[in-house]
Amino acid sequence: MSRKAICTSPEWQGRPDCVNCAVRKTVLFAALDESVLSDMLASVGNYHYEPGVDLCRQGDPATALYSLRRGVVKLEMSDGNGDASILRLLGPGAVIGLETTLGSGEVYHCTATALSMVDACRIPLQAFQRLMRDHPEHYKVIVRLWKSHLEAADEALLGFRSGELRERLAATLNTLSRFAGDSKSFTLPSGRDLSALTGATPVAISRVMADFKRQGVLRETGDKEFLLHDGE
Amino acid sequence: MSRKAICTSPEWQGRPDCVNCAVRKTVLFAALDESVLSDMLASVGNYHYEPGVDLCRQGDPATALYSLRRGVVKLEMSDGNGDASILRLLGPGAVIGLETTLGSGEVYHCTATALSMVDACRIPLQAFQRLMRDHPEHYKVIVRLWKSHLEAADEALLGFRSGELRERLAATLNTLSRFAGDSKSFTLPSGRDLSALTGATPVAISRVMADFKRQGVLRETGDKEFLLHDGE
DNA sequence: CGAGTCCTTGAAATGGATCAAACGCTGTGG
DNA sequence: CCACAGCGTTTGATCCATTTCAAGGACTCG
Repeated sequence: MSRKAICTSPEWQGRPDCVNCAVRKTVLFAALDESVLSDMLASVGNYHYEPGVDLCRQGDPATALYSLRRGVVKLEMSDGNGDASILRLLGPGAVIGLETTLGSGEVYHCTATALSMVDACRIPLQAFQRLMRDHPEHYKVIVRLWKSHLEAADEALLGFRSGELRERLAATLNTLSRFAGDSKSFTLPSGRDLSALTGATPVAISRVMADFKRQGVLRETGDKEFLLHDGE
Repeated sequence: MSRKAICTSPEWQGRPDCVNCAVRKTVLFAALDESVLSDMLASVGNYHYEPGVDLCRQGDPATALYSLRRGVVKLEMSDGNGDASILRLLGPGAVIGLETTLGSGEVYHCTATALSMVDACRIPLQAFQRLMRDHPEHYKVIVRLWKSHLEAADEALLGFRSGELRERLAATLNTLSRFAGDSKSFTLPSGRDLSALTGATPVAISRVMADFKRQGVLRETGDKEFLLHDGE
């Protein structure tokens, strides 16, 4: 399911791709001196999640934050009945499970599932609480995380839920490409996921995607990896 | 445009409908002693806004928070081109202009416009900053405000942008009814606004609304005031 | 191999868009 | 005070994107 990587060791902060790590980028820990930092990091673990694995589930007690380093995660909300909608996609730099920042007794209000291979750091509630107890002046960093989530929500509404299906799917592929690594190639979500994201039928999506491939907008580069060849 | 009401005076906190005021309800000030409170309140003004008046505009520097006491406000975002989408509706209890909580130098990232007669308290940036400087332990209250905005965003996506137009409009009327006072009657937004909110054409909206009226789901109670007669 | 699931493709039905015209409104100027 | 322009709503007719229904094909898994 998920395996612990070397990120837990003190060498963690020296790893080259830490530049992309939200934990540092958001300056959550940037202002802390080294001793506090390594103390903090002792309880932070780095994990890999296979596609389809849940990072957290709607309704479960919020016991950890996840800082996304690589990969794409869908935020899904069950509407009580059988089916669920995807509220938005999150990529590198996002922090998942913000309910945790409100303290104990909170629950996740949607389910976060890996869509591709995901590399994320798990920050336990206790570690977070300790940090905020010792350095409450960092609250603005937390607020900024919420703000960025809200922006993602607005972008999802504007991009994935407005206009014709072609545009909505194009927007989806664009953000997937944006979230991808340097190669810009990404694993295509299932028809069902694209359906839950854009609000269209899997059938309709299949047709438009076939069209994209025929037009050369979308090219398969290998094992379910695709590349967006934006001629626009 | 807007007029100042008696809320600025010290008697403000004694007004009966303060129970509904988000400023107190969200416990922003609840933990403060009376002296600090009245000091704070000195710079907080209560205003009324006519339908169509903007509380704040996209791109303008964020210099104040607005705590909505009564009425409905649309949050609108211009997509660069001519037309704008309504991201969501906000009702009593909501706090508008949260960018202000991030400090000076921030700008509002959407335009907030009154859809009905609006009663709101304006909390200047300085007053807020003073409060947070003296009582940084209240940061959780701020985070909760962001959380509730995010929930409104998710609800908008699920309710106003998913399913068939009938459902979307029904959801819209439902939240308008929920935001209304005890009488539950509300001023119906213009066709254009309903269009910008649901993503449908004014023409299509007109048809469905006519249907709602024919079926008796929606009844006109007076001067552009309507009442939802939910038979479902 | 058979069952299940998902993607694909076809044909028919439909919700909503689009085009277009008529009908109120409100404000303006003669 | 009336005429008229401007704007939003209503309503009808047509068109098209997407849904729905249905069947075939590719894949995984027990």
